[in-house]
Amino acid sequence: MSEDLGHLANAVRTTCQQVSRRVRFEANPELAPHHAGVLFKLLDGSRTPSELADLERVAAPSMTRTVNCLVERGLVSLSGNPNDGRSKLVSLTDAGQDALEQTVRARDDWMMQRLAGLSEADQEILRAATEVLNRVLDA
Amino acid sequence: MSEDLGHLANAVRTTCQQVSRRVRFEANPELAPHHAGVLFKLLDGSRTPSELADLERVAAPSMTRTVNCLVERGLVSLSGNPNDGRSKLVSLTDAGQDALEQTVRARDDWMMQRLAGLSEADQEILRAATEVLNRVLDA
DNA sequence: TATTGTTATACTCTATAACTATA
DNA sequence: TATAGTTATAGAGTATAACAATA
Repeated sequence: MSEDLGHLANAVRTTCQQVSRRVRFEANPELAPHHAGVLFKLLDGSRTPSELADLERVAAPSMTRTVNCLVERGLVSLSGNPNDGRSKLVSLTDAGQDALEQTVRARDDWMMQRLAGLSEADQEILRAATEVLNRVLDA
Repeated sequence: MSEDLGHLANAVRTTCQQVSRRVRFEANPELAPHHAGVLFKLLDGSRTPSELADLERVAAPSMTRTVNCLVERGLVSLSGNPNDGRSKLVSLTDAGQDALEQTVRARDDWMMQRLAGLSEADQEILRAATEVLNRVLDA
């Protein structure tokens, strides 16, 4: 029973890691994962570099570099905070939004190709499983 | 219908990536992922560096470095192939096996803690889903 | 000639420590 | 003083190209 749970934990974990790995290697997105991650965080509004560093769990200097790179590529824009001269705001540009959408689409396309041909029953199992896992992750 | 498949693909992908990410950040294993990956491939027998490079999808020189690092840490050992002087064999040492087990356990423990408390029905859904996904990944 | 593996070199992402500027 | 961000520097992991040894 508890051993069963151990096996299930191992199966879920390794399967999820396999899917992630394959998506990462085979989807060939336009954006590197950590770039896409930052842009994704900006979808629902601008953020300061510190906030982004915390959200992405990287050190502040790493985020400085990432943001500079994204600015050079025109995917985000920087603006100063009028109330606090120390602070900056990173915002998604239209080009950044396009690049993000393209990346998401590339990854989803890869996954969709794998899932095409599954029976309705198998699709329903996956639908239910994502619901369960998301509940588990939020807990 | 096809749009449904798109939504499902997105849900499966993002959920699996979330699980991977959380395991990676929160399980705090002894071994870095790419080191654990190599040791894992050696569990069912010795391999040549080329085989390992292919399996891990990295270039040969990268694997040379990784293997050297693991040798220095005493986690694998190297031996020559008597039949082919060009070739080498990488084998798991006892210390390597211990380190691997500890890493696997840390990751599985994290996952098991999330899964504990799920109903039998939810556990069955996850069991079925891993079976479906593994079938999909192998195709 | 083809193959196995290594060395040389460089790029990317990461981190810590020291610095600048604002507050 | 404390905080936001940058610069300087270094370490880890990856890659390609050129090389050595063996088949």
